Amino acid sequence: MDFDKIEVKKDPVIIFMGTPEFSVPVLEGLIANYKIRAIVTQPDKPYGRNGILKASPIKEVAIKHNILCLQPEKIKDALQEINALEPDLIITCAYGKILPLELLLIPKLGCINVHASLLPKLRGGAPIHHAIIDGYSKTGVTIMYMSEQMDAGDIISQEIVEITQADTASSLHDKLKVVGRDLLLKTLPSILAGTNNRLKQDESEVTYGFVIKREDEKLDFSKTKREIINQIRGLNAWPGAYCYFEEKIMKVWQAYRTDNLFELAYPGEITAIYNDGFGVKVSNGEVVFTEIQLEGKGKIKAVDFIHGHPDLIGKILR
RNA sequence: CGCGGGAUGGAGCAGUCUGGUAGCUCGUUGGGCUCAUAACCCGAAGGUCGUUGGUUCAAAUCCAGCUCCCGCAA
Repeated sequence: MDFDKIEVKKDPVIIFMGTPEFSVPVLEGLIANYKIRAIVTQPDKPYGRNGILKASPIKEVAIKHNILCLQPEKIKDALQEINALEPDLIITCAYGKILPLELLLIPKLGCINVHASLLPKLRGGAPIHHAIIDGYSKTGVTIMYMSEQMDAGDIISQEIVEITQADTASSLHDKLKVVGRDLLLKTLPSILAGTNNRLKQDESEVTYGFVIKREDEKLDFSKTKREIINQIRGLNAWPGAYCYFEEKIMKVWQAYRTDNLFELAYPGEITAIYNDGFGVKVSNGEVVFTEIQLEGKGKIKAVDFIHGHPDLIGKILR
């Protein structure tokens, strides 16, 4: 009798790598259905105004379920440790760092990733924000093999999610993290059995959604109504689109567009007061800000802001 | 001790520098006008000015400590 053949029934050794809130449902879905041998997440980082160290959401889950949690500063620091666990499969979801080839080669079944876009569209670290900012009408989740190049590996499965006019980055994020969890759980059996699909990405269709930079958050009133609204939606609820009101940062959380033209107004000029906010001139018309936040203050309805600020009309936002 | 802003009736703000009766826009409420109204007119209620202590004849205002909220940075 060849006892080596009996290990077909053995549980696969799975390691999960992730960091932010997005990857939490994915990990919890895995834990509910599989044995997770170890979790790798980013080191605790200073958080808030006092620089107190805070654990990543994924680390919280690891602690809660009493699962081995590694937090290497650099992946290479944990390479030996991971290797020693002899993983069959490594699953990543928004881990936050590019994995070196040495790591990708460790698991027998490879490294797979849960990415929040329909690859090859929106490769990069902020696919959800960019799906809205760049005006996509649909996005989704992709389960894929990892390669050395960021988000460029072969596609295993995808699920489409429509983007509605009411969606913000926040609401889309919440939809996608659930879809990501379900798609992974649906796809995983075929991966473990080695019967999964494997499709090369069409390089001619590639777009990118890189991590949001400060300059991406600044509103430019020479842009169109559509672009401005998408930027505001795409940056809500974090980190928020902003402009300047009398030398102070004004974040804009909610806005809509009108059909008014105000052809003589300057871009950024406050055009009118409405029941639910105030109008602002942009390149091809007017948008109405309905929820804003001033530096040092909390989020408020634009109508409340109006009550405390007479003579708004004609002032210029920059 | 990372940098900075803030706390004033239910909401949003002014007043603080230069100490001397608690103010504005709204909301609430009573009445009026109107065919009618979220519009307009007249009236009313509602605040120990975040908290503790100090200076002063007198503190929202000046000084010190504390609490909470927020922007930036990481």
